[in-house]
Amino acid sequence: MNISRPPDFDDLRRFAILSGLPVAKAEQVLARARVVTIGRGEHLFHQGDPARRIWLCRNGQLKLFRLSSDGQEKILAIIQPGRSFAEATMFLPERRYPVHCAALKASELVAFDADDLVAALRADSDACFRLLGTLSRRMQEKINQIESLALQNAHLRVAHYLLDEFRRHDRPDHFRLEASKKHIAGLLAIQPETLSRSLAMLQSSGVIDMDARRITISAPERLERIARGSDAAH
Amino acid sequence: MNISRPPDFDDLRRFAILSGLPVAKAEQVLARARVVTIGRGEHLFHQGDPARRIWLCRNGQLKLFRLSSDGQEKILAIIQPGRSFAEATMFLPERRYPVHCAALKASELVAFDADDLVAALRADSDACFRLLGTLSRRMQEKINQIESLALQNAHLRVAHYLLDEFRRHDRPDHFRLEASKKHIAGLLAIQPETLSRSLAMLQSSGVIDMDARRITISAPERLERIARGSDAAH
DNA sequence: GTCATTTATTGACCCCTGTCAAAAAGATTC
DNA sequence: GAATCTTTTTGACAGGGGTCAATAAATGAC
Repeated sequence: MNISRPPDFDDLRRFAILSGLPVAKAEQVLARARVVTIGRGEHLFHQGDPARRIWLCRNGQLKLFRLSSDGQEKILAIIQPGRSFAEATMFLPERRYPVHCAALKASELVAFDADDLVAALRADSDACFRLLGTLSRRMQEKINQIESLALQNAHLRVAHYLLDEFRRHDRPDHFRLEASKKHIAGLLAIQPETLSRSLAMLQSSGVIDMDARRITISAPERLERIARGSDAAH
Repeated sequence: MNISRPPDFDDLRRFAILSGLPVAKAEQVLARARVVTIGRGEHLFHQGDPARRIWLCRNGQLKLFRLSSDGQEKILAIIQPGRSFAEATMFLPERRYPVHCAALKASELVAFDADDLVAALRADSDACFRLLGTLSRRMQEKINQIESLALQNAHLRVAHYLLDEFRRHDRPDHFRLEASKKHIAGLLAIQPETLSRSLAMLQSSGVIDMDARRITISAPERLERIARGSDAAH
């Protein structure tokens, strides 16, 4: 991990976490922010660490995850460039990261000081509302994740995941998986073996086509039916 | 469901959602709020309904839940008196309830108008911060729920639940389950039969004692070891 | 209090998915 | 580009926990 100069101002104004702040405030926050680079596989922080910094991923890719006592890993989110994370820790009495964070690819991040951001938000209720919106959206995503873990079996979770990605990419006929299948499995809370079998079934029944990480959705309607549970397909 | 008079002011100031608002603002919000009563088993709202109101449970008990296509129910939270819910819907572009809500007992609620609350928050960054704190805490709870669904088996989830309740009640040797075992099962995402078997095992191994909904924690240290995974006990 | 409905318990059975193993295919590193 | 490490796939197997069924107990309604 390498910590260097304050980040460039122009480059950053457009990010949700700063946009809308008066320029003077934003400059103040940025003056004390730092650019942090981290190599593939390195940990940015561990669960339970004091959370003095709020993060913005500028490029690269990271995972937020928890570990079970026997070393199993559940990925809560895969962080892509442009996404900020750990904002919620600012508002808790005991500021600690609730998850581990490690780099899936070499990454560049901006580290904001938590107290600086709190001070900037104090004076700016627009910024507060934007953050409330961001956290509310993430809350919904967590509710969706809980539903899928509690009410859907492995094949349904896989079908839902593919469908969500398909829609997120604006429904082109093909897209690339955002991470290795091992990590996708960690995100869906299944074993890599189970994901492999599930994808193989979808392929052999003609719903998808697959070439390494490149997924082609051959029959979107069938995938939708499968995700709804109204098509067995296995 | 019965909707009546605006609620009493003095009675409500102490609730987090209003406390801290200037008196004039709070009175304004309350003037347009309503007291709603609902019978056991009735639905307050369904998943997907437009979310025009934010709720405070004054007494009674409710469940927030989702349903699978085959009718299975996953309970996301059991709402006790004093708790507000659905705040996050205020900040989303499409204001809809993300879950179903039904009464476990006959209940009395206060219904705040979402726009009124937003207007009150606009002018009050202290109130914004308190709400950010509330949502952040709930986010952590959701992360914990995801972890337990993804990384813990049924017996571990039961042990963790008992331990959490034990601590929440301030570690007396006994407490009452907050709802029927069927609903606790729905909260833990297991079947009632599995919960029954799990509790029977804990009882027969002397860790707990059980009389209907009354649970006695006979061996707290053993329960902690079981929850940590360092004691098989089955 | 009585009756009807819901909840809780226990047993039998079986399927989904995790585990272990081994080979093949890809990525990284130097 | 060779060597090494990681990821992916496929097979065999087992067990955790779901489902179905029947009974008992408890709760709610009148």
